[in-house]
Amino acid sequence: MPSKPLLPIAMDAVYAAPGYLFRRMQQIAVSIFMEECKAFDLTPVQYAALVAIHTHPGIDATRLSAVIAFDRSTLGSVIERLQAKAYIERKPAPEDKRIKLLYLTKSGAAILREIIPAVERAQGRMLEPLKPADRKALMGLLAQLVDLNNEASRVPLRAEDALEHLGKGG
Amino acid sequence: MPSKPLLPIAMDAVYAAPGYLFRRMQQIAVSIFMEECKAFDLTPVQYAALVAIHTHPGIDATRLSAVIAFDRSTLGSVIERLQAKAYIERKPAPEDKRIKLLYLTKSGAAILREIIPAVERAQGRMLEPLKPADRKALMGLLAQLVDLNNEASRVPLRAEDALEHLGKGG
DNA sequence: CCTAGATCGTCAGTATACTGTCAATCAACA
DNA sequence: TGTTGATTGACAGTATACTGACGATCTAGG
Repeated sequence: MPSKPLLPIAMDAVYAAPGYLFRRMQQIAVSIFMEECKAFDLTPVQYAALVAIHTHPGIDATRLSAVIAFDRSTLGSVIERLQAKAYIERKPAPEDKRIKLLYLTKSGAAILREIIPAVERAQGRMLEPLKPADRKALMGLLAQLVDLNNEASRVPLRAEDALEHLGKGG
Repeated sequence: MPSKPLLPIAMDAVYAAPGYLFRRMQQIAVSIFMEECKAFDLTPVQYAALVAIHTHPGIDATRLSAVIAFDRSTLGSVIERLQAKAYIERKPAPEDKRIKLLYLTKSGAAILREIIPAVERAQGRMLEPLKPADRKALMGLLAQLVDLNNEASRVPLRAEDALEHLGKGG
């Protein structure tokens, strides 16, 4: 065994670091999602986008990016792929020529309906190794931490603010 | 307000889903890391690779990918970038012409030494919004979950197995 | 020795994820 | 009204992250 490390850091420090655990858990979560949903050929992000468009029909890309905490630049290609699969359609906004409104197509609504059980299986599997009480504790702490750290990563609008000018209350 | 959703799913279900929280937390963690370490121009993955090569000098790319739970395909470009920055060097293994051994250069060791305070600041900031007891609880649960879910994502070797044939015990 | 299977690094292809930039468009104000 | 500033979608560029495939190489068995 090495007698003394040259630097006061070793792999143990990496394995126990929050950043490492968050990255690893994300890898595992995506892997489980893809495995459960491989029959549908939808990624986690594409799924989240479909749900958001379903929940907020006529949303535009910028607001969608805020709702699912997703970078606007990346979202363009996600939308393109969903459109290529004919799960969504884009219509120009009559009162603002910059904006294109997003709507679920019939087949988009259909695949969303079909994929939900698989997604729920995946979400369940992610936490399965923990005892039920621990699952709850972990999700509670993580939700809290994400909420309190929300501004730390570049999301131009908070989800609630993003929806202010949308259909609710018009 | 919408009287009744067409599908039994809404954004609340996404926001509370483990997969969404894991992805969001990973985004935040990377963002904080990059902010604290921007003076060094090193990504979290590049940092992890440097630490692993420091801890296991002469490791090869396949074993490195297992040690930091990193896909072998992606690792190629990471190694290339670290080599371009002259932080590591690759030497052909004398007894196996397929393998290239990885070593830290002097400037690689130097930047590792210099970046550690920034990395520790970043790791601290990720958990800062939580109470100390909650930080510990979250890390404990997450470490447990990652360990128990380890096989779920494609990592060809477990870290311990990967190091079996390395320098330890020679 | 020689072939079958395994392993190594690499590559192509796809999909996030970020920064920064741009033209088109809109809103607000002098 | 005309100009400034902000917003929108799009793009280029970089960096993970995965699947699947490939030639080169090593190892084991006959």
